[in-house]
Parts: sequence; C-alpha cells; structure tokens
Amino acid sequence: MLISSALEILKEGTLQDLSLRALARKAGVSQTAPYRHFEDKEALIVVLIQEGSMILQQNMVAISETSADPIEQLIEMGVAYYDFSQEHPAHFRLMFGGSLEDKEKHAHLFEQEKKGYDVLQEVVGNCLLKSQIKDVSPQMVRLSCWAHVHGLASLILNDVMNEDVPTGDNKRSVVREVISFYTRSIFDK
Amino acid sequence: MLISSALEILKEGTLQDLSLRALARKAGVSQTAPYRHFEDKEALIVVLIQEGSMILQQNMVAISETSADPIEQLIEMGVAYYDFSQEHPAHFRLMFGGSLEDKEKHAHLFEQEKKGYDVLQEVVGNCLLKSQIKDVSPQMVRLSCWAHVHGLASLILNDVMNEDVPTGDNKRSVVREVISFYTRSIFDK
DNA sequence: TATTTATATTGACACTGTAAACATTATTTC
DNA sequence: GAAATAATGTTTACAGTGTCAATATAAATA
Repeated sequence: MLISSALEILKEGTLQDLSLRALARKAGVSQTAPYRHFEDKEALIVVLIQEGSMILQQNMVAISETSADPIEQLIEMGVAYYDFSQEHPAHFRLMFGGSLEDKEKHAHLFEQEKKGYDVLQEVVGNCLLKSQIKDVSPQMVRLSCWAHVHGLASLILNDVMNEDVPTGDNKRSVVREVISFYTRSIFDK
Repeated sequence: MLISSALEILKEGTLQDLSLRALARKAGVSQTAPYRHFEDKEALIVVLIQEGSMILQQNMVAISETSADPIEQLIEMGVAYYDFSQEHPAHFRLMFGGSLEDKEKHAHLFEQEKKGYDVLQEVVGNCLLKSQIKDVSPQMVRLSCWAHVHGLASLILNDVMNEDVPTGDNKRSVVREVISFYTRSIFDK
C-alpha cells in the first residue's frame, strides 16, 4: 500500500526523500497515479501524522493502565513516548518537526493529539493530588512533563546528545532513569 | 550576501523552500553561481548550523555571567535557549531538526555545540554542589535540564502546545515560569 | 604584462510536484 | 445483462530543483 511504502522510504531518509513519484514507482504504477489517492503531498503527510497520533495515543493510554500509582504511570508514559519516537521515527518527525505549511488548515489533526494530552492531564493531576503540592497550575506541570520527555526523545532521535547518552541498548534504561529522576524530583515532596 | 538571503527565505518557509537557485535569483546572478561558494546545498546548511551554534553558545555564556547564583544562572540559560529558538527559528530547526544526512561526516559541527554544553555542565555541577544532592550523576542531570528546555522550545516553536501556552507576549513569561518551576523542584532540596 | 585564481555563465540531465486530457476498469443502477 | 457512473490509471506537459561539465570573464598575483 502507498502508506507503508511511504514509511519504508522515510525509514532511511528525510522528508526530502519522500516523493509521490517514488511511491508510484514502488507500487509499479504510473507517476501520477498516487494523485487519485492523495490530493497532494501534504495530504499524504497529513494521513501519516494522523496514523502516528493514533499509535502514540493508544500506547500512552495502554501504558497508563498498567499501574495504579500515578507517579509510576507518569514515568511509564514518558518511556512509552520515548519508545514511540524510536519505533516510529518517521511518524515522530512528521508529527513534531513542523512538516506542515499551515497548521490552521489542519486543526483537526490535533484532535487526536489532544486526546493523548487529556490522559496526561489526568495523570499529572493525580500526581499533584498525591503529593500535596499547592500553588502550581496543573497545566504548567503537564507542559513541563511533556517538554521534558519530548526534548529527551527529540535530542536522542537527532543524535544530539552523544556525550551523555550511551549507544545501543542501555540507551533506553538511561532514558528511564532520567524520566524517573525528573518525575520523583517534581512530585516526591 | 548569500547566507542572509538564505535566512530570509527560511524566515517564512521550511527547508524545502530553501533552494540554491532561489538564492541565486535573489542575488541577481545565474542559477549555478552559488556553487562557487558552496559545494552543495548541504554545505550551505552546514554553514548555517555553525553560525547558529555560535550565536547560541555566545548567548548562553553571556547569560551565565549575569548572576552569581548557579540556580539563577541555570534558569536564565534556559530562558536564553528559548529566546534563541524564537529569535532564530531557522537556525534552531536546522541545528536540531535532523537536517543533515550523515552526522558522522560533519562531526566538527558539534565542537561548538559541545562548548555550550560544557558551560551547562559547569553550571549544573554548581547547582548540585549547592543543593547537596547526592547519588545522581551530573551528566544525567544536565541531560534532563537540556531536554526540558529543548522540549519546551521545540513544542512552542512547532505550535504543538497551543492549549497550555498563551499566544503573544506572555508566552515568554510562561516559559520562564516553567523553567523556574523545574529548576527549583530539582535543586531546592 | 602574463599567469594563475576566483567567479560567473550557458547548457544539460535527472529528478520533483502537479495539472489537464484521455483511457480503462469496477461498481452501481436500471 | 446493459447502461451509466465512479474509481482508478496513463500520457503528456510545465515549471522548479540539485548538480555536473565546459566555457567565459574578472581579479589578484607573479
């Protein structure tokens, strides 16, 4: 299918390397055939973003149900966010890399994102309740949480932190350690 | 000059819209003339990244000298990082958006980045000293700090957090608030 | 001045997005 | 089943792109 071909291309290349014509070639079809399925290239990207938002949101919800402790939930959601960035790097980059021209036009895309965001809201709220922190707005805290985990995922995905992040398998355990450190620092008293 | 023209184009467009030919047109010169100045498009991007790294590093160092308290330093450095992302969005995206094919080939680019990173290292080290935190690796903490601020800057730059981040001028004060909240949570006992 | 070097130009090739006109196939409706 | 309709595909074409090769000119140097 066209979409899976697109992901295949993005697996080892950037947005630049993704072309509707290459997709057509992969499908063994004429160059303009994909235009019967996507109005233009942006429409293809939109579909990919939708797909990615769906996967991410599902992962986050699923993870949030594996523990009763909100702080544990938050940590695992963070790790799940990182896992998503590693398992679906193309989706991740499209979703958060500013791939679209005018966000206004595609506001509906963020509906899905907002759902995952609401889950985060709830968990963060529970963490705050449990830890008797006052005088902070829950929105501010969830922004901080998301930013922390998002930055971690972004930096690692783009190979920016080679110095502090080891290569290979223990990368993930370092990520868990950092997220855990952050979360406990914020909420444990 | 070619570079400033490039930045002008990137000001209202993505990497896709930056073309050597458009640069040539802006300079009123033939389409292939820019190839006397840049071996290829990637070489242009490399120069832009170098420039960005320089600016960012200078800003960070300058800011770190305006206070004696390491925690204040760290907060101001975070805000400076955010300011950079807003004042030089094109540079920021190129530097951290995975614009280059093979990072290996351009390892020298990260020398500059490492310098800013060393400054961060030092400030974080001082924060840890002051706050008598034990049992954590300074590298892990600086990774967390950078990730937090980088995520914040990235999300805002890419319009992802419209819900929690107000539009306009008070955006910056929210950013300062979040960074301050984070830093104090981590280091103030 | 003569020679090297830096810069610019023209022309070409293989890509890309995308539009228009046309052809084929599949699906639905009678 | 036959006819009409919708979905899909093809060919051709245009403008824009990165980039190379060959050529010309201007600037700097010997």
